[in-house]
Amino acid sequence: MRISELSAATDIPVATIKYYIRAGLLPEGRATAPRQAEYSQTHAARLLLIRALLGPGGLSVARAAAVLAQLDDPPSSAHDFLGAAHHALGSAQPGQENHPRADAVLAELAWEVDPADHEARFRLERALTGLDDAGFDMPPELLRSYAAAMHGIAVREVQGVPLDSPAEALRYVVLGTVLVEPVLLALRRLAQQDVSGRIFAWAGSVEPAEGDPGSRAS
Amino acid sequence: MRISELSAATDIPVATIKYYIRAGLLPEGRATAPRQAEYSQTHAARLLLIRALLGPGGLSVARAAAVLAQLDDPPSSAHDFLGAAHHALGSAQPGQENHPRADAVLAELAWEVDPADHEARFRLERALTGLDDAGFDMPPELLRSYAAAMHGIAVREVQGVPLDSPAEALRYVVLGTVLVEPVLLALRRLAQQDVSGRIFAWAGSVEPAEGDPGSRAS
DNA sequence: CCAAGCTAGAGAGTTACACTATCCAACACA
DNA sequence: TGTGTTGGATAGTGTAACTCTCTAGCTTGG
Repeated sequence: MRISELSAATDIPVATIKYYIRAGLLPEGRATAPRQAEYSQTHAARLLLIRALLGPGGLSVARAAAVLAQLDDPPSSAHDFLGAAHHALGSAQPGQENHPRADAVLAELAWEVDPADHEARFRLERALTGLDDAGFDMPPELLRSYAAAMHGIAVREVQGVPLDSPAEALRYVVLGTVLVEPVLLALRRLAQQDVSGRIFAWAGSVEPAEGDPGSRAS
Repeated sequence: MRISELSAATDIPVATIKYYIRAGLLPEGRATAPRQAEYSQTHAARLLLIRALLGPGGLSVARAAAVLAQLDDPPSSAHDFLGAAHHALGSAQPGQENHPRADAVLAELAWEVDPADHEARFRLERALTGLDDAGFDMPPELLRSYAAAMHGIAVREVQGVPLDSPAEALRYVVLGTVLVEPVLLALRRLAQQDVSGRIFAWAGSVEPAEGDPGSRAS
């Protein structure tokens, strides 16, 4: 398969494929001559994976490269898939070691987390600080119910990790972390619509303000 | 309060504040003279809100402007906070009306969603397609448990919406949607670490404490 | 009253990112 | 043999989010 065929098969422009190769997202084709290379089906599959990471996954090209590098070279001992996965997904900027509110939350929940992985805790810290700055206060009980729901999810997810091979497990964890996130968020918004419709079953008076002739949910 | 003081109070550069004003995120100061304007505490609070939306919330400047415009001018009848909120948060690009897989999921769950709001369903569709393209197949039962968890969350959230005033309700819904998302995702990753540690006892052979502090979700 | 410094507003410049286009010599096939 | 494609490299494009610069007016210490 040549690059133009690869491009046709995946509907990704040749120039973009070359860019991904240069960026380290996609391995080079097997060179058959000084100006000729051969691509395989694995390249096509890899391209679809790349697009999933960059699009729905919301990763930058640089981060996707780090994640893919991890997948290509899983730790042989592989005792810490999550550590490897979260590290590849993290931003690893300095100054992320302080997260007092996140630590307080975790202490109250009695969750044991990797003390070396500041990334996830820093994300929580930043999110909580953002809520504060926005003047939105979240009742502790609501935060607890969020935590409970996420813990329930995590139990199912971790139990579902395939333990056959480290590579398979790592792939499952990374993709499950990155690509499931948008699923969860979309489901939450849709669930809100459902619940809102059921609770506020008022068929309120609709003003015909916008040019939106479609019928509304009741 | 002058612009330099506002800048000092919020730790945001003067040039950036001016940019936000031009972009419609922040109202102009009250002009006291042709080259002089007065800013208030509400401007400072607004700036923190803006930074929360742009940072943790992950919104673009243009989308944040739309969201803030909604908050400033809530629909008076306001029977559909979610519709208004999700519309302000949506991207409203063409070609988002097809989402067969999302529709199938919703039908199986028997969720009633706003048929006019394609945004959330399109997000779900894109996320599911991304999983597919990446070669990650999610068992239907796992998807159902995700849905169940999100539904449980949504019930608590909708019940917590303050109904005193439309403005208050809309603010709650918008900020709850945007700013809580990173909290949920961070909690999920941390929960995964906790569960993983308990099940696999990875970082050394510590006794895996049994029990499940927090898994009260359905 | 006056100079030094701050200020509003607007346009232009900068940086980062994700592509996208062009070029070149080396093939491949008709 | 020649037309067209290819790999590799370099340079250019478009967008987003700032950041700088300029102009002319205000404000305040002395």
